[in-house]
Amino acid sequence: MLAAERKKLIIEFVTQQKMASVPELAEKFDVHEATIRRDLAEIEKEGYLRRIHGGVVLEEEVSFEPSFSERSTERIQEKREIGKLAAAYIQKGDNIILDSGTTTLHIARNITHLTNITVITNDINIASELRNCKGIKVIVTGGVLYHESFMLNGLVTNDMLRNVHVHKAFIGTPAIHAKYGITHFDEQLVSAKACMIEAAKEVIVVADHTKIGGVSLHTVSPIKNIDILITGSEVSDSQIAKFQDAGIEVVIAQEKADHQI
Amino acid sequence: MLAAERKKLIIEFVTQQKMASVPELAEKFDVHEATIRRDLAEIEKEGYLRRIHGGVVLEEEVSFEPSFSERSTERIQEKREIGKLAAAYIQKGDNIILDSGTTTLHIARNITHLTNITVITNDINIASELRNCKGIKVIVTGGVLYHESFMLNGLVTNDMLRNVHVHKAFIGTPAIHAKYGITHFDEQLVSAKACMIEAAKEVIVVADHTKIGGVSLHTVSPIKNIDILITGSEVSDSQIAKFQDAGIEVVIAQEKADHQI
DNA sequence: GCTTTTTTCTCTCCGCTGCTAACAAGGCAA
DNA sequence: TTGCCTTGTTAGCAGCGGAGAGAAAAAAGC
Repeated sequence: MLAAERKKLIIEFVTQQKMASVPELAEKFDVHEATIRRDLAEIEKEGYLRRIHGGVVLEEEVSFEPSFSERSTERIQEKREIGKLAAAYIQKGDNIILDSGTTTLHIARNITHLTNITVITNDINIASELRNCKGIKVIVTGGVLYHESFMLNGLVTNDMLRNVHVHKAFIGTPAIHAKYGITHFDEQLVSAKACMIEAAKEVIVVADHTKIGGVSLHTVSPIKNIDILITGSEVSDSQIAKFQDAGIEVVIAQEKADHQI
Repeated sequence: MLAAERKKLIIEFVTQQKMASVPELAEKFDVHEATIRRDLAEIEKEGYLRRIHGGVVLEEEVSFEPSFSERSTERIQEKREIGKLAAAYIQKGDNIILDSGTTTLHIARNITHLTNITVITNDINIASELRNCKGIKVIVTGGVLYHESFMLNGLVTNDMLRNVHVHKAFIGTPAIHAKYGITHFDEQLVSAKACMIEAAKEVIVVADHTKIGGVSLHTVSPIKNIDILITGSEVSDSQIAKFQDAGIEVVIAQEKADHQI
């Protein structure tokens, strides 16, 4: 392997992983640690990464401190599995909408290797996650940024969403009910989600099992607009049956035992 | 096989593979390594490929070369000081535009404590930086996300920018000249920057000293549209004078002595 | 708080590979 | 044949990667 090639791969690797240790990189590329240190010194000089004691980190690591809220949230494993499963529904050539949210973020993380995909999203964290993917065109809706989150909303968002048409929309929601459909506690977010659903041929709702059967104040969409519901394995059989009776394909993501950190 | 034919094939091959080693090419074309080296020397002279130790790589696209140097740790301190100084021009009640870039990012980092501010930006990294600031309303322009960066661009971006009016716009640029104004190497980015300048009552350009006096292919804005130029202390006095003669207020950010490496 | 221990970094040396340059050998046309 | 061009060969030099020793930083113990 050429030195330049290795340097390039190190930058790519650390960009994805946010950080890496010297021994880790030495083992990965099968070279001496001293060589990695020399590489890192050069890379830092060029300004791509920042050196720390014992390893190297992404320069802009601070601003996208991954998932402030995600870490504090329970059910990470469930969401990860849902995201992985949902990503399998996306294929080469698709134009998709990814709604803002942690579950949809996990979908994004599972499609980084795909090519010829266009992703429309109102979540700048999702956009950031996909920004280095050569095969993916990312379109951000624009709009007002919600405090403490990565979500964009407002008239700009809705205008933009009204003018697009996609194959699939992946929608997150705090409440979905077999009779009352998708509902939301925040009135302001209703129209953006409704626009997303309107813009897609196929609507796929992703929600962990605690959201199933819930009802909130404002209606986002009746149940008939939804094609597929992807959720976790802890959802009750009776709930599954209700959604199936409503004509929805229910898909269950199995949690794996070997959960790594 | 003729030498010219082999050279052509080498260029084709490396263009596809991004890089190649000398032994690899020697085996592929069944000639001596020395022959390959001679070919590569000529090819490099002609400017098609770039030679590295042990092989050859694709010449990096010229258009992204600046981002390479832009991130250079050399000027981080300078950019930080420029950002700090520029932030002092922003006051309570202002509506501002922050262009995409590392210098403008530093402006954002210095206004997190302000209140009653509206920030319009096409940089999702800047948006993310400000997302927890209670006193700041962040509006993201929307658009297509540039690969390997945090910048949004395209028709959506321009449309959005054409419909807003702000007190101040902070513009980053790879080249600003006292006679030729702001110019840019990437044609696609011209209209977004022009729209930003158009939308603002007061235009403030932030650029480290290496950008001063530079000229690129495409014109973004004539010099008369610019009100203030904020740059680093290493800029030459003659350059400062030229800009002042053009009616621009030039502000110099002093680097602190305690520059860490 | 301070010292001790461990880890990591930096620096130097040395072998290996690749580079440059000069020269030799073979092919081709005048 | 002579002159010229291309390719292979060789030798000395430069740059890269591995190993080890001392220095510096972080972690652990008092």
